Parts: sequence; structure tokens; C-alpha cells
Amino acid sequence: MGRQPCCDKVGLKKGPWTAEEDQKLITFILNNGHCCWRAVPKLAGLLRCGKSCRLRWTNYLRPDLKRGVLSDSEEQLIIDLHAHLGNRWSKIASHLPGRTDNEIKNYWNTHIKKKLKRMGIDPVTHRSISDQVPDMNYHSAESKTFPTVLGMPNTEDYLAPKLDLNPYNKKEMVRINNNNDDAAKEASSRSNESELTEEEKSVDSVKEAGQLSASEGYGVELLPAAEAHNFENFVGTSPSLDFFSGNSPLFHQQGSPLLRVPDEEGLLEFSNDIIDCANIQDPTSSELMKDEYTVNSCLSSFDYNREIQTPICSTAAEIQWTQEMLVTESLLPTPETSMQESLWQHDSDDAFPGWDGDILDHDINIANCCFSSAFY
DNA sequence: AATCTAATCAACCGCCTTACG
DNA sequence: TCGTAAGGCGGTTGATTAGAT
Repeated sequence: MGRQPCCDKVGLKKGPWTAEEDQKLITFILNNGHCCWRAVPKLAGLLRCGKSCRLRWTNYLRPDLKRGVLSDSEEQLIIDLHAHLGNRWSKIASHLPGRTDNEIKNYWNTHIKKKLKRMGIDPVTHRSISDQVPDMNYHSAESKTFPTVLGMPNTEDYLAPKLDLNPYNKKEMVRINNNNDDAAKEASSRSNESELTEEEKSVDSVKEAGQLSASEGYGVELLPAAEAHNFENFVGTSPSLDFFSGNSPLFHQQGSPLLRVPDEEGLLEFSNDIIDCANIQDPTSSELMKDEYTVNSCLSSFDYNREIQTPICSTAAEIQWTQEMLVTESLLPTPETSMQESLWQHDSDDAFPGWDGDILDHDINIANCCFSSAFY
């Protein structure tokens, strides 16, 4: 048994719409709106199913549609958005006024895909086809697979001038705010895992977790502590960062050793010692939280997130934390929020929105950029 | 001119999500 | 909490058109 058809199709017309049908639908919707698509065909005198009417209206008859060939800038925007959103055509379409998801999908399949292939770029991964070997060490200086987002300025352009990509090298990933840094470094210099102590393995697993989470889109890239502490050095950054920051810093570095998050009853404070990178791949993990319920509440509410205006960051752990919250989506005000929504998958019902899909390496970097820019 | 092939895009299909009783 | 209906989405189909032979 298959699924029941969306409506009784006996006697209903299929195939291309006639001008007369179009006119009936337009007239009806302009006069009455469409409270219920299923009722529309009956009321409009059409022998079509409601679904068909909706499709015809949204993809073809809507008065706000922009017909005609997509411009170069629209095409570029589609490529950029696709790099971050994948085949989420409706999401992509929402960034192109007057264009429909169907139109963009068709355009992608018939034009852009071929164009990218001709350019030697995989239209799925947006990476060079010759560099398709998975490389977990994607930030290493040796890596040639640093992702390029078409149409976007090179990701490095977003980075603050003194932010060297090399520190993101897996080997240099350190447990944030943890005094096992030395052990970690020493351990990572050894290749044979059997040589590692339990503590070292633990540190290594943290790094593994960071890498895994980054590649699977469920966490954040571990921020090298040394670099994180150096954010103050980035003051006076490149103008391109204004693209994200809008010159309205949300975060301020001060001397506080605590991460402070506004709570319904005041200000929640998280001391460094409870922020354990071991759990960083799952930001909702209870071990990461001083008060799991409260923090989860903070993070799960879109509206409430908006009220988190000025977390105060000074340590790597705090910055890491802030970064996580920033990329959950709502911390950036419009228009940054809309930009961020184009970069991050948004599901406001998710306890940790923005982490619900495959997030690519460059997403992580752009998040870092958003995050960094928010400091200026 | 006829035929074949490729390209295009409107429309359909079926699954998933959401709203509601 | 569950079931159902409706809307929405992404993949696919197929009719039409354009270009090549």
C-alpha cells in the first residue's frame, strides 16, 4: 500500500496550465487569498488539486516573481549559499527576492553545476575536484585542501591580520583552559598511541573530538588557547570584517575570569574550571554546564538568545563558549543574523540550532571569522 | 528538410514537518 | 500523546525547444 494521494485525483486535470486556468487562479487568490489550498480549486472553479494550485501560484503566477535570466550576482549568490546550505533550495531562494526554489534548483542543475565542473570544482563539495581526498588535517600548513568558497573573498580575508591559520593545525589543538597543555603537546608529538598515558589519551581524545565534531557539524573547532588569548592583538582589523560585525561589537573583552550570560534572574556566571573541552563536541552536555537546565534554556530559545547581548570574554574557554553561542545563530543582530542564517543551518527548535547538518570546514572558519569580527 | 540529441523548466511525486483536534 | 490533514520541500519526470548532424 502506497501513501494516499494528497487529494482525490479522479477527474482532476494534470499537466501544463492553460491561460484560462491561470487567470482563474490569479483572480481567485487576489480576491480571496488562499486560506486553504485544498479549497482553492473548488472555489476558483479549477479541476486541479490544491497542491498543483499552490505550486502554480508560488512558482509562476505570484505577482512578486522576478522572471528572466538570473544575473551574474544572483548566480554568484546561489553558489555561495549552496556552499553553505547544500540543496536547501527554499532556503537559498529566501535570499533571492523574486526567485523560487524551483527556479533556482533548475538553474543550478542546468547551468551552475556544469559551469563548476568545467572549472574543475565539485558542485557538491565546492572544492577542487583534484583535491577530493578527505583531509582531517585541513588547517595544517601542509594541507592544500583549504576550502574555497566561490564568490566569497578568500576565507583568510575574513581572518584578523594576526590570526595565523597554522595554529588550527590538529597537532596544535590544545585543551582549552587546561593545564595539561604540555602533556598534550608532548603526546601529540608521538605517533604511536600505545606510548600514550591514560591522561594523554584523554587529551588526545579531546582533540579527536574536536576534529570529529568539526567535520560532523556538531561542535566547534577547538580554539588554540594561545591564539584565543591574543584576540586583543586583532584590534584594527581589515574592513572586510565589518561585513559581519556591522561595526556593532556584541562582545567586549574585559578582565573577568568568568563567562557571564544573562539569565532570567540575573547574570549566570561560568567559571573556567567547569568548562571542560572534553565535552565541547556536545555543547549541551551537562558536564559543560554549571546549570544544565538554565543554560539549555538559554540556548534553546531563539528569542531568549537575542537577549544575550554582552557576554564578557577574556579567556580562551570563554571565547570558545561565546563562539559556540554566536554560531548557534541569534546573537548577531540583523543584518548579520540574516547573513548568519545563510551561512548556518537554522532550526530554532533545536536545542542547539545551527549544528543540525553537515558543516564544512569553511563553515567553521567563517564562524571563527564572525566570532572574531564581533570583537571589534 | 528530417532526424536525433541535448538542454530547459514546469509540473508532479512522495516524503517530511507542522498544526491541530 | 497520538492520529490526521495540510503545507512545504527536494528529487525526478516528461513535454517542449534549440541545436547539431
